[in-house]
Amino acid sequence: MSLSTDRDKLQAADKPTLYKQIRLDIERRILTGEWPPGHRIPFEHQLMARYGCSRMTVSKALSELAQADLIERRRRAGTFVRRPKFLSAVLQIADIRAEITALGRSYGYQLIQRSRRAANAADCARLGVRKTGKVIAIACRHSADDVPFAIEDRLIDLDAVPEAAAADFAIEPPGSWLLHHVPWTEAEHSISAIVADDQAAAALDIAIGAPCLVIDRHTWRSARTLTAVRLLYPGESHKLVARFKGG
Amino acid sequence: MSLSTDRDKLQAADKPTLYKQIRLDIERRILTGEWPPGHRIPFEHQLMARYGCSRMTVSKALSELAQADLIERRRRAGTFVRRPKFLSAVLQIADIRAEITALGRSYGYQLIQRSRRAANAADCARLGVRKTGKVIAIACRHSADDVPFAIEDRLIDLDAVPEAAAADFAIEPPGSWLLHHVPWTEAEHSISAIVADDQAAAALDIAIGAPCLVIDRHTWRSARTLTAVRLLYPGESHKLVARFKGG
DNA sequence: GATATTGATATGTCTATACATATAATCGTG
DNA sequence: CACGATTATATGTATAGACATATCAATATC
Repeated sequence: MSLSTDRDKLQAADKPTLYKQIRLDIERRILTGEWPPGHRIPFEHQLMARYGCSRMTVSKALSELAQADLIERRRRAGTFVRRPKFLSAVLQIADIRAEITALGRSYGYQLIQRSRRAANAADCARLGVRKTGKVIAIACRHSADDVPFAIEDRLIDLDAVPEAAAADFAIEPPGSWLLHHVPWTEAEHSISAIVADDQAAAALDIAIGAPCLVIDRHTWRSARTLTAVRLLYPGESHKLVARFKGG
Repeated sequence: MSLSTDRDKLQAADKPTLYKQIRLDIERRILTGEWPPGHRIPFEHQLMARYGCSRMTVSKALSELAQADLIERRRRAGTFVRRPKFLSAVLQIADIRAEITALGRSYGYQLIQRSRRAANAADCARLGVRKTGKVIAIACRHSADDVPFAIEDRLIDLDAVPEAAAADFAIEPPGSWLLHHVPWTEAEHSISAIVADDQAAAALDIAIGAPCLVIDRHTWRSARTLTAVRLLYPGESHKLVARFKGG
């Protein structure tokens, strides 16, 4: 007779593929705490026996888990459950237009100001570059169902994004345009809170002194600054939601 | 004679392994924009010829890129560069103690209140459960170099986390304790801004009406609510930083 | 023309095998 | 005992071949 392995049970369940089941099985054990951080996962040859498959198959499952940072693999030593480093979450800051239309509200956009100029000292500091040529400065407002949703204050480095010179930001918001036309490699967000000054209050149609959520976003392409933007949201009506899903 | 392939050049460069080079090579082309979103990547058999290797090897490279969401693979159709869906970023919200000590400042913790009670309607609403038994409510303050850093208001569902009943939160902050003792599968953060009321102002030693950054975090283990916490930071002194790295 | 049928094709999974490589553990030697 | 050399071992990479499966496209049928 042949040895009974977990493979039979899994296959019988008619779930996807073998390596995926192995992956899910191990994932479950980690997530439920059955295999706590630091626990050594059975060796590949043990998993081969357990699931009745070849080494390549268990290796594929483990490699994916390693890529997802759930486990750590060390030659000769074995494979271990990783200690969850931080409470990290994926913050999806969508393009504002997409965000508003996703809520089923009508999107409105208004260009307040657009200017092209040689970068001054303040611009360079904001872009985090020593010296640059020309920049485009844009101020605009996004609204949802004709209610002000956010105001945007953006600087684009024309040396890094020359195509932006020809772009017309009267109709398409600069964020959407950049997202669809310019490849980027890194972005950093700083999130903070301020109270609205008279100018922000007027633009967002809220009271002076009302709380606002601020997102400062800096975008690079391989160490080259592309754009810096500050988004100001009415603080009590807007929420950023970040959700972490294990696995 | 044998055909000359890119493999020779790559191998000559004495870089890591073949599949990694293929992955990096494709990654570079995507990140630089040489292969823009929507572009169809050469078929596996073409890549086999180009790099002079087997199909499994190029498949491994492509699979990793697919797992990293840089490309999308469709049967029969081929493999395509993904359109960057959203500007998403990994928000690392570290344990507050770790966050403060990482800044080289001394961490201080003060338990303000700890009570155990049967859940009332407000508690249930906050935990997002229909009905529950007992809960622990905690109010505490974190400080850096003896300056108030954040105040925390937390609810723990004792039905889901019975171990918490025995925990002493007088010395160890509840966030650290939970992170190290309770496995979780999902967390959601809502980030917003408010102005400090008299109570918050007193606890944080800031002016009434000063802006505050609010993080509401809800943590689950497979659909079971574990804890809900509200963290209040002085808005102008604290920033949340989220960094996205392509690839 | 609209709708099944069929075939071609690219990716998806899996195997059995081979050799490479990093390193924990052991053994030897001074 | 200290320390370097050796060995065993688990993972890492790569191969050739096989069959599975989803889907696009062309073809046949009503």
